[in-house]
Amino acid sequence: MNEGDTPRRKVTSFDVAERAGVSRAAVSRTFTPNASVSPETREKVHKAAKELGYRVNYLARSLINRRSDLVGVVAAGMDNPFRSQQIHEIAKALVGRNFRPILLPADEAESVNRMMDQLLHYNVSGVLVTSDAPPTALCEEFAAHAIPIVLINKGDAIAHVDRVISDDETAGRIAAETLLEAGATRLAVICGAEVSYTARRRQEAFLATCRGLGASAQAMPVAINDYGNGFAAAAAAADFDGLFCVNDYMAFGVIDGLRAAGRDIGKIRIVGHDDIPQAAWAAYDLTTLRQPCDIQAEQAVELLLGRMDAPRMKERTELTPVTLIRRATA
Amino acid sequence: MNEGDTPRRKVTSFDVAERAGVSRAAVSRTFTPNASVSPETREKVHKAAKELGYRVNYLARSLINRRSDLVGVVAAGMDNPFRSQQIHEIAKALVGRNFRPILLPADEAESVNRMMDQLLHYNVSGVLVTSDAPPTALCEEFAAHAIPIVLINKGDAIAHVDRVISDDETAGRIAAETLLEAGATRLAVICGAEVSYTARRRQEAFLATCRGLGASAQAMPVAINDYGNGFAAAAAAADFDGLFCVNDYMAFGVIDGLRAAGRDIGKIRIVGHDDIPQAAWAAYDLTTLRQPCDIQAEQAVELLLGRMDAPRMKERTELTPVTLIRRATA
DNA sequence: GATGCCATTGTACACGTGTGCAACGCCTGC
DNA sequence: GCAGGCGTTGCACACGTGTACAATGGCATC
Repeated sequence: MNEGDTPRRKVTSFDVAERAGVSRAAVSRTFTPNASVSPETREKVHKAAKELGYRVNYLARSLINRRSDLVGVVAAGMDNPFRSQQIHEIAKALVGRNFRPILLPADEAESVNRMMDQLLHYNVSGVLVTSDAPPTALCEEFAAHAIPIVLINKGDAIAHVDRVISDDETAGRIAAETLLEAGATRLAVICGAEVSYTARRRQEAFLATCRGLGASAQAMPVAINDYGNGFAAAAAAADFDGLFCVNDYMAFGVIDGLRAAGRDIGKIRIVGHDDIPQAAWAAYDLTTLRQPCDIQAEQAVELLLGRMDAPRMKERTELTPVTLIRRATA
Repeated sequence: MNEGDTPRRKVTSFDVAERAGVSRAAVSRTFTPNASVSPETREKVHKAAKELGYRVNYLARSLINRRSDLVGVVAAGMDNPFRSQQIHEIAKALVGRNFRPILLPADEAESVNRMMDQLLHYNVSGVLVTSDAPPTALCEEFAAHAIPIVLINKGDAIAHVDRVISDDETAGRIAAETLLEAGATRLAVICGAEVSYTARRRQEAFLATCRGLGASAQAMPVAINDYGNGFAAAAAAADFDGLFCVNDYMAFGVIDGLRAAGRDIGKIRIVGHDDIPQAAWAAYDLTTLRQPCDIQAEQAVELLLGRMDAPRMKERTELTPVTLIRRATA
């Protein structure tokens, strides 16, 4: 049909060099920052490159540079709006620094393993993990290759693996104080038993604060922190007038569950965590602790960059600050 | 400190070959499907590889193979739960077929351009687009390089660019029929004016069906299809008793807006679109049209695979089927 | 005019892999 | 015993790029 019919060879730096009447090295240098090229040749090269539609092959470049600018993002629980927002922010932060995120969904521990293994084949410049933490042996392998790993909201301390964690101590404390100030007297915290380290820390800080203030508080364990478990837990929450839900997603379930049970929401104080967009919606209007995942993403990328320069440095932990967002429920 | 102290050279196929006492070609063949290697050497190679922690370097491989198994995913609107769920399913579908998704957020048209350009540097095996469609010139460049592009829920017909589109005709028709069957007499459809092709098609099918059945129906334009605009639109919806919201996300806003205005939700029929998880929540319990984004992701990847084999084939359009999910609101 | 410095350029090697080609050895069938 | 076939193997080249090194030329300084 048209000219593209014969799948023409990819245009390489050789083609550009020939057309511009310079050596191939000059072409390479033109597209390499801080390389020594005269303005004239640079001009000629750019002209020829544009005419031919030349693009530097980053894969070939990475072969010699030993850095691909690809960053693995191993993610779980993207059905939760907070988690997917987190992925979004991480991707934006990475792209902003000229990295390319490879998104690998890994909901089970076994697939985390497989995905991380895949990444070793791609010479990634680093890995961000929001799923379960990879096994220590695998982390050591990454460390041996000087590939930084940063865990987000995971507890496991692993050698040479940085972490960024939400300030759960403060979150738990503020949640307790807020409920008490609002007049609650019989408090409870609803939290998944078998789940995230960070949610459990919030629960503990909450309970500790209550103990410290001599207030009545109790833990209501559920399986995992989602809408359905929140809804179900609401039925058993009849004895309490102040509830801390360790994430908003579950808080919505609790609120709907309370309504379904005919309880007056006005009489019961609720504090959530994360401040996902839906928390501001009229149906819930939830008082909650904002976990700024844009800032968190920046912190994670920053840690990544730091470790690229010093792979054997002792592992660091960065805290993401939380803020109370006051709305109707407390 | 320990042995990893000196950042030891990456282990290559040379190292494995030496240790296994075979040629490097034998190593390569061992890790290449359908290559001719005797069971004995394969055994030796695997043993040596395991001992050394060898991994094939996919970037180097892609250089010679001319295919990287990387697939660009250009995405917009990840704040909308449906869109992010879509990304999740796409990522899963790609990983399932042994591709690696590069996630590039591109909310403005200009950044779509930039991201697509980036992808050309990475020799991607294909591109999936859920953001704005890339400009035709850029698409042609991809076609010239025989890189498949698949647009998801975008209208623009571009040469050699496949599309998968939700069955909006059916969706609009069923929405109208459902509202009428439920007893509504004064219908309206709420839809963003400057937005997605696919949402507008739903609106048109809805209005056409109403016209065909001699029912009263009207369009209520808003700016974009999100919660806030839905909430605001509810105030002006006093004259209607049957509403079709072109996506669930906005339907929630409409429902909350109606409640805030003191209207009795029981008296007004509402149908949404997408069936995001929140639609099943007790607070909304929304009757809606399910757009199965797992199936849609599969279709998209299938189109991608098809075009890899036949890059110059005429562009195809695949329709994603929709299903009515009956809940409380209609 | 000779000397030294500096910016620029080209040559040549390296990065880690897949595979065509020819050579080799083993087995089968006559 | 020998021809022919087939499964394996190794050599060598290719993929597209960055950069060390030496060479070149221009300019300022003595």
